[in-house]
Amino acid sequence: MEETIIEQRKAKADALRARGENPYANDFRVTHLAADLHATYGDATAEALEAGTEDAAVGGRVMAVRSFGKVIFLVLADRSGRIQANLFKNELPEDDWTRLEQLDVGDIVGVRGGMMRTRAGELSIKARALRILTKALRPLPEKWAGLTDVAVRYRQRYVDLIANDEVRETFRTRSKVVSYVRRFFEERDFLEVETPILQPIYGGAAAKPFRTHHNTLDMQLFLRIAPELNLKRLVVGGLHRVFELNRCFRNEGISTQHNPEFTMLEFYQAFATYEDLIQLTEELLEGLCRHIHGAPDLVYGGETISFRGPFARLPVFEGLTKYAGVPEDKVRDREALLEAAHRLHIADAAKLSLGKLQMEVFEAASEPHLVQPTFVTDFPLEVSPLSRRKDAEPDLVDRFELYVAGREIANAFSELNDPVDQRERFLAQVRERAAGDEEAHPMDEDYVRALEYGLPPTAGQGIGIDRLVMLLTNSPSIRDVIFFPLLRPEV
RNA sequence: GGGCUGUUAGCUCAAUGGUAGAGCAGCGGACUUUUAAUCCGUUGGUUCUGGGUUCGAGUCCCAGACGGCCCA
Repeated sequence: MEETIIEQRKAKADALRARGENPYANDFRVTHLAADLHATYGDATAEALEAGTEDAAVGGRVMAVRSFGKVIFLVLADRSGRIQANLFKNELPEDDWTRLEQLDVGDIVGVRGGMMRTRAGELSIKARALRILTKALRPLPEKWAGLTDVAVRYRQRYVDLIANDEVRETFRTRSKVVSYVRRFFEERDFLEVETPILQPIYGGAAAKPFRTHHNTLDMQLFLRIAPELNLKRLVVGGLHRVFELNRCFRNEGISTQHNPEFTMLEFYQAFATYEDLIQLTEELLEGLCRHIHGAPDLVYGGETISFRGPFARLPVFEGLTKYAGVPEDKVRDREALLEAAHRLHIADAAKLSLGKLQMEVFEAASEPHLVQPTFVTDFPLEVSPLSRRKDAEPDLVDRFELYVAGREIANAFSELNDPVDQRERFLAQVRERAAGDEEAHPMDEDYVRALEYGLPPTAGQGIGIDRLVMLLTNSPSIRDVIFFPLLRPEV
């Protein structure tokens, strides 16, 4: 059946060719957008418009056709919105009128004419010319139920974007978020940089990488899991404020919160601490929320979330006591933590090192409570191989993660810049790796060498852009904010 | 990895184990102010795939594919 529709539409394209017209012409000049016309003539009366207006030439997709015999109403969609075009048999050249036999919903057309208002009050173009600029061969989804099959929506995002206004709006917001972030950091004298995606040694996060191969050098390469180490090399080099809006790749599962490739913002600021970044983050998120929503709060999944700073803070150990019921004096006690892990149904807890156990218990017990923006602080050193030790408590680090709506949105710390300590931390990671931890950090000798030249005191942060956009667009799945999420191959 | 659940016309969905249907889209026709236009007529099916039970399977059973939700 689909084939016959395509055949029918190909025949219409051929009919256009037989008239000497190219069904894929590219010589129509647009003068106005639909939104321009609504802005200019939205308040004009039918009489005022009838007195005559400037001609408008609009190009767009035909979203609906309502035919009355000698008058036909088209709904056109362009990048700005929609406008109706009215085709009256006695107003159109005969060629243009007969061409309508070849027109279908879904075609791209160019319409030119003055403005009018219908009896029902609809601002419209009174067409004096109509051309078919692109003949669509496939039909659009059903007109009011639209396209709902999520597999088709993700695989054929182009159809999703045509059919679903809110999808276009979500991605428009995504673009606004990225441009706001860029402006925010440029205004603060950060330099936008680009560092390699293909890396001989990966690092900067605890994650499994994608592997690839360079033929000429016959060399194994990894797709980056984070740009962190390269960005800090740049700080060593004297670029004391840098940021990168970067695509990262992690060879892990797919869920409503995870796509194997995702977008992160990382930035580094010399002569700053993680406390400075807490303030910067509050400023960034409150400003961003106001920019997108016009107010410092938003609704996500039915919860109102306020980005009015300062945000709440919760040290990891306090969370263990408050939400996991681990006594205050037992937060470093393996038995007490294992008991809590058991209550929280954490699998294989006995295999975990102390720091990992603390974090697993913390996350399982606390995440559901961290709905309002909350800085979780003071992480165990063991799970933070690149973070600076706390001066007062050397088994903790100067680090925070920002949680919103029960999810990690950002991760930041004062950077470890002692090359001797860093080498030891890498070696500890290498031992973890040998013991079977596939996500442990590999040794990076060149990074240690860079630190030996001197990384100024620095703080750095990563923010998950996809998850941030999910919050700002009230999207339940990361797939709703990524144009082409990874899917199994189509069968 | 486990549990639950879904897959029927191009799209959105129906169909006690008993002749596979509707709306929209398409096609033909009427109609000069519609807004999901309306009215008349009409085409269109490997019911995800492969087995099985049954006189008879879209429906029940088994296996698989592809999705969704929850848990790990």
